[in-house]
Amino acid sequence: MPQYSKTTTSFFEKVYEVARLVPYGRVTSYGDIANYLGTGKSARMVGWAMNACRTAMPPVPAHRVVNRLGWLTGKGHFETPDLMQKLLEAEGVKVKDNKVVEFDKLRWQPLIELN
DNA sequence: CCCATGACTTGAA
DNA sequence: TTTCAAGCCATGG
Repeated sequence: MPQYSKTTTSFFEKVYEVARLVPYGRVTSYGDIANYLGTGKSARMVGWAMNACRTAMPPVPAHRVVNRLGWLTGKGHFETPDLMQKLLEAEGVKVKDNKVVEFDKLRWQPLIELN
């Protein structure tokens, strides 16, 4: 295991776990994950976790995580700015102007789906 | 050790 | 309806 601190590992682990549960061709939001973890207002940490997920194993589908409006706010943190969109479109998720088309339908909320 | 910042969200003014 | 501020907490200077 990685050389993360204890608390970090715990929180990040959960974020990764949930992120990996997002079905193929579906997306979720930072807030939804945070909410599922019980910390509805730590969406920022979810984003921070995504930033660290680059080195996470197994890999985390960070491209399926967007903000609550379905915007690809984290695209700039990928290897290339357009990688996120390409990955999504490769799964059949349409992206227009950095926003997920039909986000309301494609949105996958662990709090509800995993009930 | 203290301060600022960030892949966010929500609720109040 | 739009704008502002606060809460989350790890990380870096």
